[in-house]
Amino acid sequence: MQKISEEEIIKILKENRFKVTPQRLAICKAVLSSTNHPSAEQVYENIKQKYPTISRATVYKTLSLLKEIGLISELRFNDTYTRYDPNISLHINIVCPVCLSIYDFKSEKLSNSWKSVISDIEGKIIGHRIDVYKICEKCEENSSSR
Amino acid sequence: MQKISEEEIIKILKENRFKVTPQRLAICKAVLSSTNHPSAEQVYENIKQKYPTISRATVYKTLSLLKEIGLISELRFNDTYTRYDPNISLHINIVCPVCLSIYDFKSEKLSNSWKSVISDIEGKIIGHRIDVYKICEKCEENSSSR
DNA sequence: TTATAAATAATAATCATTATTATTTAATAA
DNA sequence: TTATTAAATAATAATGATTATTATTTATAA
Repeated sequence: MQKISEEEIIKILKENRFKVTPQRLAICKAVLSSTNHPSAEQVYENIKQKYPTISRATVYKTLSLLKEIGLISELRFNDTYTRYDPNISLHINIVCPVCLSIYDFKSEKLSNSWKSVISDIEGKIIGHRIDVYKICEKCEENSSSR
Repeated sequence: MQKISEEEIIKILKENRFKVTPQRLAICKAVLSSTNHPSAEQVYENIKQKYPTISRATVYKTLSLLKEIGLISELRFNDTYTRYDPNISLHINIVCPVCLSIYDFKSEKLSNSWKSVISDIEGKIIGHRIDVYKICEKCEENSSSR
């Protein structure tokens, strides 16, 4: 999880002809430095601390913008809001269907075989998503102790 | 894509203490024999031909029931409705982000390496999902011819 | 500094999905 | 076969995350 600097964010925004506003920069920093796959609502609550008048629409639009640029990916699950993942390298999302927590799992084995796997698919691949569903340890404990 | 028979569906429903109604059976047959990852709306339109008074709620509940039993999986994508996939074996969903078509891709290479990949993950895995995003041939043609 | 296109905030609108409820029906047992 | 009953259905309303709209503000480049 290579942390992206404010200067880099500004550079990327300008390269893509987007204006650098304080709100936008704050949203970008928040989501790009996150590791918990936040929802738009969570980003909104976060930003509101510093910018109390921030609008949800601004958060949604900025997240959408980051997706267009390719800096984050949107993950939509069943029975949940959309979650945003700044890790665009090949990885597995380990998802707990009980508490809806997600963490990234970097698999050497997967990385090694993936190129070969997708070489069998014709055409230009523009993205991918790999999820594994597993009840997390905390939720496992909670369910066994009742 | 092993086609499931009506008798088998009835057996499974009864085993799970669900009543076998004509509407329910029709919905099960429709989605379990589908290969195009239909949405609830598409299933609804399909069933309506034979059962004009079918309610969307019935379709949603039946699909949810099939998911609980484990006969289908729900796939939610960005900017789309939930799609339903009766193929619960390990496969890759090849998704076109333009026309939203999906087809299943069975990868021997993936099947061979997957067991080893997930062996590195602790705990009991209850599901998985593997997507590859790629503009389909038809959409590729359409965009190049303008 | 000015012009202007874009961004923001506030608000309303959308629409897939879920909840509610009166009515009907499949399944079970008398 | 009929009666019983819990579950399923159909119709409808409600929900809620996300998107659209618009007046106002602001970053940026000339």
